[in-house]
Amino acid sequence: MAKTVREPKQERSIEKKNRIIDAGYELFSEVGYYNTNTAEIARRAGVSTGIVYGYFRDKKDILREVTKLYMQRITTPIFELFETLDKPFEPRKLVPAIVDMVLNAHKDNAKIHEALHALTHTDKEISDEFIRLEDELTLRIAKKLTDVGLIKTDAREKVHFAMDILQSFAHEYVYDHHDYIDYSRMKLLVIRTITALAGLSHGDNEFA
Amino acid sequence: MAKTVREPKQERSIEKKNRIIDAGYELFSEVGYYNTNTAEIARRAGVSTGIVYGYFRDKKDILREVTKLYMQRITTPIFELFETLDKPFEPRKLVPAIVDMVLNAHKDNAKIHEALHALTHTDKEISDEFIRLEDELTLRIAKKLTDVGLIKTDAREKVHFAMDILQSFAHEYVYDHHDYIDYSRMKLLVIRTITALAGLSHGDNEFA
Amino acid sequence: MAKTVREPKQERSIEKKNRIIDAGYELFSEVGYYNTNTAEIARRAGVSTGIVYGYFRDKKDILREVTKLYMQRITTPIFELFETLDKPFEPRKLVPAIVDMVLNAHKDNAKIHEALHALTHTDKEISDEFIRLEDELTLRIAKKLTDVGLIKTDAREKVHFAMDILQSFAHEYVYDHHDYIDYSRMKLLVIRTITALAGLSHGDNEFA
Amino acid sequence: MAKTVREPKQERSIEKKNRIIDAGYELFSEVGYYNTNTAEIARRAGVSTGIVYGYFRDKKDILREVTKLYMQRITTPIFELFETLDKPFEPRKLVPAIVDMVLNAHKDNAKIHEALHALTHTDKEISDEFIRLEDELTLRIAKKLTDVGLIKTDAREKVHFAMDILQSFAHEYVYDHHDYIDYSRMKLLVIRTITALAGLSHGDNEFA
DNA sequence: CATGAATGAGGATTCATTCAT
DNA sequence: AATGAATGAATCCTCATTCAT
Repeated sequence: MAKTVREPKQERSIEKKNRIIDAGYELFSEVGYYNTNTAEIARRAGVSTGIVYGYFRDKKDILREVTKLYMQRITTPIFELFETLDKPFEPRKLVPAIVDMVLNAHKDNAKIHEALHALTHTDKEISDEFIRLEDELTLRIAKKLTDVGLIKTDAREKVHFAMDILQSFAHEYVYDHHDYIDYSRMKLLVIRTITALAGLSHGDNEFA
Repeated sequence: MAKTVREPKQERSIEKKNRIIDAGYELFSEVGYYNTNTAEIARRAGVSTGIVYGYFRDKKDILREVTKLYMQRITTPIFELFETLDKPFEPRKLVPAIVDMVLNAHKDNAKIHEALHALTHTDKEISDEFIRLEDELTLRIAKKLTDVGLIKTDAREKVHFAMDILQSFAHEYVYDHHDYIDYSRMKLLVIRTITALAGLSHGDNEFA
Repeated sequence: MAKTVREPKQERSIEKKNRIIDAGYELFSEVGYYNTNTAEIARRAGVSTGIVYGYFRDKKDILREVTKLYMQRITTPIFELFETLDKPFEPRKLVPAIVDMVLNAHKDNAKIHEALHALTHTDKEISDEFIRLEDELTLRIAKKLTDVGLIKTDAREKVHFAMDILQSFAHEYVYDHHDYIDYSRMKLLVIRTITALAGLSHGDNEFA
Repeated sequence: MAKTVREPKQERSIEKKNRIIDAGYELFSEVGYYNTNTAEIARRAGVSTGIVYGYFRDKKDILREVTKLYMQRITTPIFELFETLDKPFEPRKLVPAIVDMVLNAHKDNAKIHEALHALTHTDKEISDEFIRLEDELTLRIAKKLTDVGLIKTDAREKVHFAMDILQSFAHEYVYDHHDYIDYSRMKLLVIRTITALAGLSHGDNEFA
């Protein structure tokens, strides 16, 4: 009676489930969630419409999995980078490296990011998942940078703020909207700003 | 037999058209474009479903008008503020004022902003409109700040960057997601960062 | 937001709603509820599939209305008959008249009765509606027959039992299943049994 | 390439086929034929969905077997009872015994009876099977009661009629719908009526 | 024989858009 | 201009049945 969704164990099944997720990933990227229908996902995955519901509870469930996959693709390289931060290092080299990494990650995943972020507005579940991702990233990076002595105060606020900055710049950068903007110059502003952020201390703040 | 959309001249008609736009504005804010149907818009506007197509080519057309309205609501106060910038002024007072203004504007329009921004991804027209808005704001503000001597180099890049920063912070601030963040402290970081931005000069840049 | 179902006021609309109910009535009669699809109902009613959902919440809602219509068709003639029972009357003439009336009513509505009764098993709503009908019939008839002095004891049990008997005989009679049965003779048994029922009194009962 | 349905010879196979029938029996009882799907039947039977089609031509075929099983369960105790009717006996004791037996049988099988009877309306095959059952019961019982001298005229009509009465009373009794009915009293009416039926003779009939 | 993954036609429902009044 | 009933294509999802293993 209870609706059952296959939890694929066989390699072939896992691969098929992944094909469906990939098809969803692509289509949501290209035309968005609401403009994608399940038949099209099935077609692109090379399976029947029926089997989609063998692996997923409903269309929304595909979205959930696509979101997870995206999260993973975004977080993995960042975490990996920060795992290598043990030795003494120079902030002036680190920040540009990070900026480049995020720009690249964004280049590869910009479209799905947009598509998923769009749902954030109406879909609590996706919104929560995004928050979870930000939380995890912020806390982990803040801890690391505090541990290695790079940031002394307001670590979480700084990290989160830096991530926001990077995020919106990456968006600008990838879509390259405005032709009156010199993006290489803007990139330098970003790098300087983030680098400066680390050094800011409470006492500095004349606005407090 | 070209499809004709009435361009209302009568006052009563204009008011009716506006009521439809307002209803769309509200509903798109509340549940997003895709979860709003035209019948509901008509009902909320207090008109018949049929007449909606007397004033708008299609559902998308309502979205276009809602977007325009939103743009206007956002830009007007900002432009008005910058019209008053003739006299000498202190950056340390100006930036916090601007930040507060943007935060307030965002508070009032956050939902529709999200809803519209969501469509940016799949809808070229909305996306273009957003770009136009950013262009206009950036160029006008950059000119002003250059004219009054506040910014000397890279004015457009700085202004645009500052707007991005403000934008993403406002998003954070309004939705107030993460409980491990002290938003008043983060706000100070934003103010300092933007203030510092004005003073940055080419020569300063050791990363170039 | 709330799903709205038109409550038709216009004559034309009422007629259209009735056409849909009639189409449902016919189709449920012919092939049963589960073997009827909404498109077919719409087609037979001469309307579009969409408008069906303008008048009915869902397919089940059509069933509800069909049930109501059936109830009305069954009860009306019976109630009318019993309204005329004021004058002194002869049971030996009354019972055969009633039997014939029920047989005729059954002949006209046998199929839909079967179709609806079938749903009784899985559908609480229909089941309740049937019970309501039986209750109403039983109580009203029992009261009448007690008032006119025809039944002295256990009126409701007797009436209900007589209705059951008539019901199942009518079913047999209409479908005329078994060729080894002489139905005219069986009809006499039914008449005698029901007639006898009225006269049974408590004291008579040697099995008590 | 005629579709082949295995006629299981192996004990293990027969047992498996029976498990499927039992599962169908239960599920049809609980939620009806149309609300039961083959996957669920297979699951409850502890077999794969595929093998169901090794033993049954289609879903309908399971229904056929379930019907047969039901018929058997109903008829066996009745026939057994009537086999013992050789000695002289008292009708006043026999009828209550039969009534109780039928009530019990109905209690155990009411749900499946309802479920199957429901299909009678649209399904010729099931309908025919029901008729066959009634035929067999009626003729066999009528013969017996004539042989032992209990009924002299219209035996088949009387037996069939009595069965109908019992049937509908059992339905009432088991589902116990109406709270304004005293069912123990109604039961006495049933017993008296059926007992009286035996004695009715042609000549008695003043309505002829 | 057995498995359970896979198929795809079919069905209920929604909704942007049109049209008779 | 205005109404709101009507249209029907499109969409999500189910399930009897088949098939590769």
